[in-house]
Amino acid sequence: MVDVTGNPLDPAPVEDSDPLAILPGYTLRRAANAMMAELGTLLGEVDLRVSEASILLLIDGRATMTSTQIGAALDIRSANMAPLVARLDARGLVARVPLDGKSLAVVLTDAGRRVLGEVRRITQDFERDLMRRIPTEHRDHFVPALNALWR
Amino acid sequence: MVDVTGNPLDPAPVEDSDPLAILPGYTLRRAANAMMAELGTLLGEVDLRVSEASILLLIDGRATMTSTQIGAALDIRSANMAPLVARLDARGLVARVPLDGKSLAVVLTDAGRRVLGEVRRITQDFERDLMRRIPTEHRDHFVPALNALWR
DNA sequence: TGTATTTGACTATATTCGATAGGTATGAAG
DNA sequence: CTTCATACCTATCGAATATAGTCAAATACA
Repeated sequence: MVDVTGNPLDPAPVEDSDPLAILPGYTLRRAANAMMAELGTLLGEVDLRVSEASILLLIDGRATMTSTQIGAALDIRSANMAPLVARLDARGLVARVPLDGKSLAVVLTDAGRRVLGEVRRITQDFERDLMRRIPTEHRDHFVPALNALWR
Repeated sequence: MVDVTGNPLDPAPVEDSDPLAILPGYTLRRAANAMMAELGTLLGEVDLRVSEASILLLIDGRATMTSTQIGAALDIRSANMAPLVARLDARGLVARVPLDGKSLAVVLTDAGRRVLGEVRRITQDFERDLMRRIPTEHRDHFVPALNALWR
């Protein structure tokens, strides 16, 4: 198969056993699946799923973020936010405090802040290891390229 | 928040509304979700899921690939391969031909080859558009960086 | 002001993907 | 021939994501 990307920086031989490995979309999917599986395992240490940990990281230091706003930031539908926040609430990691008769702010509890410390440690180690696996000449291009695909 | 990646090539301002956007793992997840949702929509035209289209692309021109081998190449468990191949078989896109009393080769049928033509058109357009969305200075680094994370 | 519409949180439910556990029959190896 | 590994499959679970729709509160506006 021809290298349709015409990439001059990737002289690595393409194994005939996987002709899909030169496709950007395919490599994106495989890399993301591999990394998220790894992060999921690491976050098992604090019994949190990736989306739950994302919520904790996002609301830290914010007193008035509603589940709708969190969902808008993380691209999670409000219907799917409900059970996520409910679980965090049930574990005492967040509290839902009324902003008015309708809106609820999702805020960290003291226990939530303690767990968030663990989450920060786990994710920072993970992110650092992830970047280290990328060859130095490609490293600085990684986040900008990805951001162009959704930001 | 500080740019912990220390990336000299990304002067883009980080929106305070999403402090996670500087995290490589997070951007990887968001980009992959966005792209796969898009590809999924495009493949709806031929009523195929991404994993099913991957199988068709992989087995083209191969006469003796078993579902186990396909699964090994695409990182799909054999338990999950079974219903995927069964659906492709039921639609007449692939046939399962015995290699011996135990192994079955999954091969394209004529109908499968026709649909594969559509799949190639869809995926090639998709991959091209994906790469075009990445700024030129980052483009050549994209696939090599991703491949370092799982290959 | 009173009515209509929109919004925020939620329930119920369906689909897709990925995983484990297990079952059955064939092929290989001693 | 017996034992073990292999290939395919079913059943089932967990997580993420999707839609449809409920209900009450907030808002818009005639």
